[in-house]
Order: sequence, then C-alpha cells, then structure tokens
Amino acid sequence: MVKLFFVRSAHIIHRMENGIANLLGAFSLAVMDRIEQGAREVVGRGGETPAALIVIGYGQGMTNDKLRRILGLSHSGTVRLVDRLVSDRLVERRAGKDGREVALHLTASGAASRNELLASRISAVTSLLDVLSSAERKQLATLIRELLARQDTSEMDRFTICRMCDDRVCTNCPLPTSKGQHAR
Amino acid sequence: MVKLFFVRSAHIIHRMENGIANLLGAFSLAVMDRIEQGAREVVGRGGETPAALIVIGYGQGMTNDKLRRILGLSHSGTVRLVDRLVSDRLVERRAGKDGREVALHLTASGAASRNELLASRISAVTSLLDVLSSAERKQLATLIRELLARQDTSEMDRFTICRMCDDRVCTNCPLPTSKGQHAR
DNA sequence: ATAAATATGTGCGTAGCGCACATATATGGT
DNA sequence: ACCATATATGTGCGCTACGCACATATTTAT
Repeated sequence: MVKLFFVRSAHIIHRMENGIANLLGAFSLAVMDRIEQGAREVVGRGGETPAALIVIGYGQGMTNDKLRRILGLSHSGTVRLVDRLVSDRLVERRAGKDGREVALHLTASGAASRNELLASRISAVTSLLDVLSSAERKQLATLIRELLARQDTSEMDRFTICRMCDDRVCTNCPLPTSKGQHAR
Repeated sequence: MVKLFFVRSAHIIHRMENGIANLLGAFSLAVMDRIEQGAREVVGRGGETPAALIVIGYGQGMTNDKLRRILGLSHSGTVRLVDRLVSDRLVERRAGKDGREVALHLTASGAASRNELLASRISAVTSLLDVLSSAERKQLATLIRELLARQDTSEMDRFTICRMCDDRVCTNCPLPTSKGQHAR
C-alpha cells in the first residue's frame, strides 16, 4: 500500500518535471517561429542564411570553414550559402592571410541588413516578453543567465548558441569562456 | 550636463532590457537546435514533418487543411508533407465525414515514432534544464507559464505554439483558451 | 621533397516548400 | 431544383537549402 502510493507519487513528480521541459519547449518554439519569420522578411532567405550574415558581421576575419562549424552545416552547404550571400551583394569574398582561406566581409548593404536582422530579432522576442513586469523580466533573465552559465559547452558550442546574438546589446555573455576543452 | 547624463542612462537601460531579449533568443535557439536534431534522428526528416506527426497524433480527426493552418505551411506543402508520412508508413489517409475531407490517422509505427519523438524532445530540454536546482526550475516554470498565459493568442496560434507539445505530460496548458477571437 | 592536413570549390542529387492550376464535394441564394 | 460560391484536396512545376563525393590549391610535417 505504501509502495503503491510511492510509485504513483513518483509518476506525478515525473510528470511535473517533464511539464517544465514541455513548457520550455513550447515557449522556445514560439520564440524561434517569430525570430525566423522576421529574419525571412528582412533578408528574403531562410535556413542558416540569416545566422551566417550575423556571424560574418562579428568581423574577426571569418572564414568559410569557421562559419561551417558555427552553423553546423556541411562544407558544401556553407560554400553555397556564401554564394547566395555574395549574389545578394551582402557579402564579399576577399583573400585571407593564409593563401587557402577566404576572408568573408559584409558589404555596406550587408551590414545594413544585418542591423535590420538583429533589430527584428530583438523586437520579436520583446513582443513576447513585455507581458511580464519589469521585476518578472529581471527574475527570468537571472534564471536564463544561470542556466546558460552552468552549461558544459565547448568553444564552438558557444559560437553556435550565440550565432544570432546581438553584439550591440550582449554585454557580458553568461556562457563560460574559460571552462574546459577546445573544440578546435 | 544633466541632460547628457539622462540620455546616456536611457541607453544603458535600453541595453539591459534588450539584453534580456537577446539572452532569451539565444536560449530558445539552443533549445530548438537540440529538439530539431533529436527529431531528425528519430524520424529521419526535418522541417515541419516531426511536428505534423505529433499534431496528427492528437487524434481529433485531423484533416489536411487543419494541419496546414497549425503548421503554417502552404496547402501544397502540406499535401506533400503528408505524402512523405504516408510513404514512410507512419500515416494513413482515410475517408473523412465530409466527403471532401481526408482523415489522417497514425499507423502503429507512426504512433511509435511519435512517442519516440516526444520522449526525445523532453529529454533534449531536460538535459539543458537539469543544471538548475529544483527550486530554480519551479521559479522558471512559473515565469514561463505566466508569460504564455498572458499572450494574446488566437485559437490557431495556440495550436501552432503547442504543435510539438507532449500531451502525456502537458496537464493544464497555460495558454488562454477562452480569451477572445476565433481564427476560424 | 614528398605525404598528410587544411581550406575551398564543383557536379549532382534530394528534401522541403510555394505558386498556379485542376478537381471534387458542400452550401446558400433564387 | 439549379447554379454560383466556398471548401478541401491533389498535381505540375520550379526554387531554396542542403549533403555526399570528388577535385583542386595551399600549407605543414616528416
């Protein structure tokens, strides 16, 4: 009898814990739906193309291969993605220091599109967020910040997670930068 | 001098508020990356196909057209999506009550894939979530729940947000069900 | 100097999707 | 009952985004 009660109780707890995961999954889906819709409206392209534009704009001499790893695409997929950005006149291929590398640079209109992209993303999330009070938002920010800070991430993981981040507003990123391993 | 200070201060506040949005955007991206990767491994397909399998499995005589609106796809895109599910033997087209409609039903293997899909999704989110303490998770759940509860959503919006939700664990969905308007 | 590693580009195919059009069934007005 | 309109599905066709296998150029290591 006690045992039966325990088992049933464990099920309920299990359901509650998973309920949190389910809730967060639904919310994340809603957030990304809005971000992706806005991004498509701004640059007229989907998939990883908007993220690529943002990543290239960080501007530390991005190469095709670094980009590939950050976006999690195949090599050829990345080459074709850059082809699209180039044909849209948003990106230029220049000579890299290493004779093999290609240095990716935003054109003026690429930089403009990137800014629109970042603004659209912030606005999409904000529109969901502003039903909360300022205090609630602060609470939420603290929790998400902790959640991210405690993740076990490689350097490349961090770039991947931050591939759409707005470097104009992201002061002190919570992702651990010194923790462990290098992802090369 | 005072004015200058005020302006600068407003900028800083602006940056902080947007910092929350940026953080949440990055986190949502990380969550969806993991969910989508798992989904692709389970069903071998991407895009809205996994969501379609889950939605069809809710089982209230789903039709092609309802599915289309929930997934936010074009009509033909939805027909082809169902074609893929049928050719994968995960879904069957049966006669609907209305002679025009097609009633979509999961096959046994479709139902099994759907369960794997849901489990994979919960596990993906949980693996990110379990760096938080139980108290922190509860706090986070409360905030997300409030955030969702206060959104102004049409009925169709709700189905869309919940298109990957695990009906086995999602007791009392926070999304407002009686609020306003009908999306038809 | 030659082998291996690194970085890029290309041919080719496929998945996922939209537009425009065609078809079948239902509904409403006269 | 009849016909226009609305609703639901299916199809031809094209395009975007992507991966695999292969080719090429440059650098690094032995």
